[in-house]
Amino acid sequence: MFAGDTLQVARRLLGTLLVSRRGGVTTSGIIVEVESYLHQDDPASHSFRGPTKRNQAMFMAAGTLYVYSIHAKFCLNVVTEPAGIGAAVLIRALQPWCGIETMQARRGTTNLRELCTGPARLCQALDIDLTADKTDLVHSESIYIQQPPRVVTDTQWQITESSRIGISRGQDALYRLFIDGHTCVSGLARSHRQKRGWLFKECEASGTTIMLRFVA
DNA sequence: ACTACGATTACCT
DNA sequence: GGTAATCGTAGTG
Repeated sequence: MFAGDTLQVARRLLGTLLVSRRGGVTTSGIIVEVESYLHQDDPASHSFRGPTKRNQAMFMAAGTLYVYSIHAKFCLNVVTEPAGIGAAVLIRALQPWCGIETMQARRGTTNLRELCTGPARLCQALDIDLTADKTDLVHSESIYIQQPPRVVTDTQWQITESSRIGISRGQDALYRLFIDGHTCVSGLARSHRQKRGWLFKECEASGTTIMLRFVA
C-alpha cells in the first residue's frame, strides 16, 4: 500500500479513509487532496538536505507517519519508498466522515467544509500532533488508513494535478493531486491557482469507481 | 543562546 | 485582496 513510487502511492491514497481513534472516539475522513514530496531533485522536500532531528520519520519504513509543526500547527505525511530514501505524501484535505461532532468541537466550528480542508485543519480535527510522529500506520490501532466505506452511490471521479501550495522552490512540479470538483479540496480551487499563475492540468479519468458521497 | 523562517490559518478591508 | 499570529526547527555565533 505505502511502499514504492511516491507519485503512485499518492494517487492510491486519494479516496481512502484516514482514521483516528483517541480515547474511544473515532474520527475519520476520505482523502481528497495530497501532495508528494520526493527526495532526489525535489528542493521543496524536507528531506532534500538529508536527515535532521525533525525529518527522521521520512527516512523510516513506508507507512510511517511523518508529523511536523509549522506556524504553531501540525501537518501529517505518509512515508513512501524503501527506508532511507526520504519521501512522503502530505495529506492536505479530507471529506469528513465519522465523528463529525467531535471534529466540530476540536475545530471550533460547525462548518463542514472548514473541518478538514487544509493540512493543519485536518490534524486538529483528528487530534494529531507531534506525539503521532513515527507512528506505524500499518500496525497502529489509533491512526490508520483503510479502504473507503460502501455508500449510497457509485461516483466516478477524476484526479487533477497541480503545483504544490505554499512552497518557494520546486513550484514547477505537478505533485499536488486532488479529486476534481470536490468541495473539500483546499486552496480556493481554480481562482487561486490562476491568480498565482500556478501550473495545473486536467487528467484522464482514473477509471476507478469508488463509493463516495460528496458533501453538498 | 539567538534569530529567522515556514509543506498555515484566521481574520481584516 | 492582504497580513498578523504563533512556535518548533535549523542555522549561526
